[in-house]
Amino acid sequence: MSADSTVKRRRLEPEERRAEILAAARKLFDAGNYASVSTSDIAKAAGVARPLINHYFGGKRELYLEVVRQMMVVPAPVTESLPKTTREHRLAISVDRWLDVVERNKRTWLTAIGPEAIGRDPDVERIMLEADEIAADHVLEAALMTDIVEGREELRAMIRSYGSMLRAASREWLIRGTLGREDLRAFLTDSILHLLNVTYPKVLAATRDGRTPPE
Amino acid sequence: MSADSTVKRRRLEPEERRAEILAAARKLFDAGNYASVSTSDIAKAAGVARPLINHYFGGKRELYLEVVRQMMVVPAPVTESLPKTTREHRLAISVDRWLDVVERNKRTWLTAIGPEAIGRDPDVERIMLEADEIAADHVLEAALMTDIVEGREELRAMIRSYGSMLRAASREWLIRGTLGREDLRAFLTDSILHLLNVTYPKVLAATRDGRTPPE
DNA sequence: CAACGTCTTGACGGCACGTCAATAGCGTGT
DNA sequence: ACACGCTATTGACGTGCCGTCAAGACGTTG
Repeated sequence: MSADSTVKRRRLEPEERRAEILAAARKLFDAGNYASVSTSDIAKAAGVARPLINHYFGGKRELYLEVVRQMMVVPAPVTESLPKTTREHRLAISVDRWLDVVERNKRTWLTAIGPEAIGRDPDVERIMLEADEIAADHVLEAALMTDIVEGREELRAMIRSYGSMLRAASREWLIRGTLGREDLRAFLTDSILHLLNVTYPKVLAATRDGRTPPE
Repeated sequence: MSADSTVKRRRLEPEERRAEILAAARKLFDAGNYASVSTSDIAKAAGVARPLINHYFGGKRELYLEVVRQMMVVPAPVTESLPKTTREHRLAISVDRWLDVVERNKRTWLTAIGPEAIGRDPDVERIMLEADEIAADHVLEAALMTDIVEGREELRAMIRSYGSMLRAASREWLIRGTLGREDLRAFLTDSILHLLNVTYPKVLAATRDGRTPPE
């Protein structure tokens, strides 16, 4: 593929070479899991010697993290340039766009989100958390709730949790087929709306009543 | 620990030895991730020679799966012997028990559930899915909805998705502290109730309207 | 007490990863 | 055009981990 048998050695710009290796790694990690892919495989696929991986990425682990990071990029268009209408409408559009994006990039998204990454890996977890954080921001923005201050952290936490449900439900749709697209649309929009409009205030009230109020 | 330096070899019943190794493995996997724990470590901790692991479990992988399987056992008492009252009450009690169980076995549960899963491993995924299935049954039972037939699969899928949100929210509580116990209680009970009472019928209706009716 | 079953182990072979000094592209200056 | 130097690239080495297998030891049985 990338390795040309006629050329013994091609020397190229670090960035370029780095990108080649990364692409090969991404392709391979798409197919198998972390352990099943060896650095030799990656090197072979990229048409380079194995030590180059260490040279450019430090080690197999770092390379993998780079791949995960790249795959976790949250699709931006989901909450971009929404019409200035009601919260309901904006969220419904966002959900719809989400379904579009996921359906279009089905394979990539599934391998990216997977059941999840390498497993109990602090670094991978960090990447996921950062992605969740960004996603939560987008939701708040779509819901016209960016200036919420009371119980902001709690709200964000609940939205992050909702993100887990969204991913799980999307998997149900794409993999198991237990939910249809229309099911998902209704499910996800209704859930996020209820979360923001009803549950959130309710939680706020419950906290005030049952616990010590914040300082 | 388990290894007594005075005894050169102790020979004991397969079951017993198997259990010893499993316990040692569980303890170690609690601390680190799959890759960071070597079979040598486990063997040492169990006070046996490394090949015994292969003898009893086949290999490191199978041993690990056994540990996961054991840790994933869904706490049964959560939905056991609920009073025969309203759905609301029964679910509220279940949620409360869930919080109790999780809080009590905090460390074990966290390592069991991990960041969410183990990582693109078909076998591990299978175990998780089976656990989800059982959990969904429990929820249906607690909600007095065991005899639902219309859109049963869709409902179960939504409940499984809710399970992901529940786990994520529990992590928010135990690890990040962004949600308090009262927050969680209100959040989780309100969400599952809304899901069953409102979202589910709505999804059912949406599917009927927007899609071809089931055969 | 000797013989047997089987639980247990030491030793071997193979594979994957990281390191390092040595090699060879490719631009540069004369 | 040619030699030179920088650095991208690699072959070879060392280490660690896992699975296999035949040999050894423990406890039991006749």
